[in-house]
Amino acid sequence: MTNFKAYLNHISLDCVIFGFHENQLKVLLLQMKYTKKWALPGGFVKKEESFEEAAERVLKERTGMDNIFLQQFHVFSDPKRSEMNPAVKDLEKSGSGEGLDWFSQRFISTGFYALVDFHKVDPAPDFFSDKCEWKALEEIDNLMMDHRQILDKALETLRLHLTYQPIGYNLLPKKFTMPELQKLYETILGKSLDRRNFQRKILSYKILNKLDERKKGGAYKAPYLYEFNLENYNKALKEGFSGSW
Amino acid sequence: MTNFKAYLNHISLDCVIFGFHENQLKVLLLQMKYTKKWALPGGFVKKEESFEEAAERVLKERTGMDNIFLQQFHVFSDPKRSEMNPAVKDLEKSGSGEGLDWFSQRFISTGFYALVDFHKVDPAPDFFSDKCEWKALEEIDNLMMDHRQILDKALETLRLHLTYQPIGYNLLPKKFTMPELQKLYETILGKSLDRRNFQRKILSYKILNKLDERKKGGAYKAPYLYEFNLENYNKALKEGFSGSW
DNA sequence: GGATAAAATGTCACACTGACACAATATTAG
DNA sequence: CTAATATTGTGTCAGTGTGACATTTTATCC
Repeated sequence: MTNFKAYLNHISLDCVIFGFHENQLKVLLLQMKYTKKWALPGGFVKKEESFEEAAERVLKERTGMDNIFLQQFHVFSDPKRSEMNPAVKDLEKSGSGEGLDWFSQRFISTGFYALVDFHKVDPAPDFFSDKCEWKALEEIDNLMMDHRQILDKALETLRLHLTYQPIGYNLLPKKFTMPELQKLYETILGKSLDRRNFQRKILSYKILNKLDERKKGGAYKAPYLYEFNLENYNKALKEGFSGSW
Repeated sequence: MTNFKAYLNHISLDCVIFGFHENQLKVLLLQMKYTKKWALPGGFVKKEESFEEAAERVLKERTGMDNIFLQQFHVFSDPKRSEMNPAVKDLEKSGSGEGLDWFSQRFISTGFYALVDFHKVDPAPDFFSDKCEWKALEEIDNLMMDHRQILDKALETLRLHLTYQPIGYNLLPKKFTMPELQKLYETILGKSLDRRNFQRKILSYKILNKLDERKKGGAYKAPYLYEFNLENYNKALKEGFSGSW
């Protein structure tokens, strides 16, 4: 309690930004300039910000978007996490930081996941990276530090939330088809679902409005379009789906 | 990124320690020396510790116990949280810290909840407090800073976990009765459940072993004793209860 | 030792679930 | 242009889980 330095930490956050495109769940990643490793968009928290505000700022910078659905899910605080991977050295090489003293401090990161409409995102690299791209889950490899672990935890949390919350409004365009919504659920859950049972169940939640339009131009029979019933959707977000007790 | 001080934060954690006693859910609280406000047991994170290790240390100090069931649930990072309540001044009065400079920094706290066997705890106050006591949920009042908010979030999380995880092994003695287990669920959920349906459901999870003993000495008909089937209990902890998809 | 209060067990109707069949329809291929 | 095709819309049925409630059993109470 007596020494300042003992409590000096680098407080950062990392965002797992999920988007849905071409029937695939994708994550927005940055490629680092020197090592070419991939990283989750993140940044340091300023002293006058809450973590949530900082996450909004990071998201705005990387995607150009405001008002994104954001959810804090875990703090990664292993004192060795910055050593776990030579990637910290990249930062050093890249000219940021103040030399060894800066890097000898520990790095603490809070994980957020974000759900966004793929088409509305305008990906922008940051100072340390030369690419900012969407990657489908299976394509993701060669992540820096413990970012694989952070990503996995985000997915795990998202799956869990799926069981008691509606999801989709932030990931899909305004109008969408039942097969699209199902595919979204399937990719998040990592398993396939029965088409007819899925429809019955999701409709029973009353969070969808069936439209009179059909989605033409696709292959074979044209599916109906749906939109979310925001009133019920938001109610469900707050109250959650039943829960088994 | 250029200024050290800009990234100086006080990294702490607060523990919501739940125990179950006399059919009530209780929380272990400290009473502060000067303001007499109540506080969750907490502490600063040392530089060489993960948050989990720091939480274990805090729990050991306050309860005398090791190997406690611990779960990180939220980070409280509002820059104003230390100002929100004059309680920070208490710390100042109490002689800790290095004066204004120290208190002008922000306080970030990660919330953990812990589940413990009430009878195994030996409550010990810390340097800033003169009491360390169990309080039933309804008795809790006059908490310092944002500790009420932290407590509420812990409860909310615990309730959620109840729907997809077994709970009880850490809160109840080795042998317990069905009415005791039900009362635990009822207090966590804050509502009463049908006795017969509860039993049917909890048994269907296969996490209990029915013993041949009965709990004598109570009032009227003696209930059977149960113990947890650790093998199935741990399996359920990992895999979770079904989930609706 | 009978009254009492709680525990153990059982029943029944209904909702939900998983597995699967068949009809309808827009596109595609010849 | 027409038939084949892949996909969507709708429906059924049996098995399981759920909520509501009645009856029997049993250790204490008086």
